[in-house]
Amino acid sequence: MSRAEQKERTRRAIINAAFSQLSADKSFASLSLREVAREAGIAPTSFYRHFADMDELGLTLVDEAGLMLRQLMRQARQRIEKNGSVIRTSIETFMEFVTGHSNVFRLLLRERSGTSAAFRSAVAREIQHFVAELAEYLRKETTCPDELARAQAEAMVTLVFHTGADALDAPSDQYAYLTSRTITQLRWLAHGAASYGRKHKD
Amino acid sequence: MSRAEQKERTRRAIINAAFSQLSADKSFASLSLREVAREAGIAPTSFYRHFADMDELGLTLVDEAGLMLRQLMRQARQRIEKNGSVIRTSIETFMEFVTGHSNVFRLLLRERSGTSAAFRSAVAREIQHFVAELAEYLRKETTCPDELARAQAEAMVTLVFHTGADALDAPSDQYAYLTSRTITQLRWLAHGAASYGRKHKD
DNA sequence: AAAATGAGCGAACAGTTGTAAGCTAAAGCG
DNA sequence: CGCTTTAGCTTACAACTGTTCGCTCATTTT
Repeated sequence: MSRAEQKERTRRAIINAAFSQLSADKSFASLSLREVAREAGIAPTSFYRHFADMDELGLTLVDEAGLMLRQLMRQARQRIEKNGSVIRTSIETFMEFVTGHSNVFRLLLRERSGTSAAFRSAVAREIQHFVAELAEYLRKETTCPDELARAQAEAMVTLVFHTGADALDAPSDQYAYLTSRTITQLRWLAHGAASYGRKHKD
Repeated sequence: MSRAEQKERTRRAIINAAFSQLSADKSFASLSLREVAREAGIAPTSFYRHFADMDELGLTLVDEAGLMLRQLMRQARQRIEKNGSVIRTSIETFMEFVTGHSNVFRLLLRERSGTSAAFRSAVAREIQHFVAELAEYLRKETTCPDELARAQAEAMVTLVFHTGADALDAPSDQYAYLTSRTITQLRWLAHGAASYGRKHKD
C-alpha cells in the first residue's frame, strides 16, 4: 500500500473514532486526544502526524457534517421534483437525517453555540447554505423582495433546525407530531409573508 | 454571624464564582470544581459541604437563570401595559436581558442541547413557562384553538430565543436589525396563523 | 544501492483533575 | 460550662490530560 494511501486511511480512522465517540452525553469538547487515538488504534503521539490539535480535528468534523447536510439538500430537491409537496418533503428528509445521523446533527447543534468562535462560525456558514438556497427558491416562487425572502428563509430554517433538536430528546412516536406541527408553522410563515407583502405593496 | 447565615454566604460565593467564570469561551462543562472553589475563596474539599458534585451546582445555576427569565417576563408585562406594542416590547425586553446577562443566557442556550439530560430538561422546563404564558395570551387575544395557539407560541419563542443567540455573536450595531427582522417574522406568524385559522374554519 | 523522508511508537514529564481521610475551631445547645 | 455539630482546612493519592523527545523502519527518492 502506498504511503499517502495509508496515511489517509489512519486519518479516516481518527475522524471515524471521533464521530463514533460523540453521543447524547458526550460532546466534542469532552473528547480527549488520547481517547480518540486509542479508539483509532494509534499511539497518542501519532495523532499529531495528522492534526495540529483537537481543534483542527473538530473543524474537520464540522466540515464533513456540512458536506452531509448539502448531500441531504440535493436529495431533498430530487424528492421534491417527484413528489411535489415542498414543505413536507423537506422536513421529512431533514428528520431522516437527524435520526439517521444523530451524532452528526448533535455536533452541529452544539457547536453552533459552543465555546470556540471558529466552530461557531463554521457551523453558521454551513447553515447559511441552507438559508441562501431556500431564500433563492422563495424569491423565484413568490413575489417577495430579496430582503424579506431571506428573513423568511431564516425563520424557516430556524424552526426546522429547532424541531430536529426537539426530536433528539423526544420518543420516536412523537416524530409524526413534531413534523406536522412544524409544517403548520412553516405554512403560517409562508402565508403570512405572502399576504403581509401584498399589504405592503398596495 | 450565625452559622446558617455564614453557610448561605459561602454558598452564594460558589454560585457567583461559577456564574462569573462562564463566558463566550468557557461553558459550564469546562468549569472545574477546583477553579470554582479557588474563585469562591474556599478549599476544594469545602465545596462538598454545599453541593454533592458539579452537576448539583449546575442545576442550581439553571434554576437561578430561570428565575431571572421569569422576572423578565413580569417586567415585560408591565411595560406592555404602559406601552401597548406587544411584540416589539417583548423582544426589546428580551434583548436587554441577553445583552445585560449574556453569561446567564449563554448557560441556558448551551445546556438546552448539552450533555446532561437533567440539564436539558431543566432548561426545557424554564422555556416552557414562556411558551405557556404566550400561548394563553394568544388564546385570549385571538380566536385560535388551543392546540394551534401552543404551536404558534412555540414558534415565536423559538424565533426570539434564536435571535438572542445571534446577538451574542453579532456586533452591537446589528441589534436593531436583528430586532426588526424578528418583529417581521413574528408578525408573519401571527398574520398567517390568523388567516390560516379562518380558512380552516370556513 | 545509498540516502532521505516521514508515519508510528514508547517513555517520560509536568500539570491538572476529583475526591477521601482526618484535623481544627467556632457555633449551637443541654 | 461541657458536649455535639459542622464549615472549612491541609495533606494525600490515583487517574487522567496534552505534549516533547528520540527512536525504528518501511517507503520513496536520488
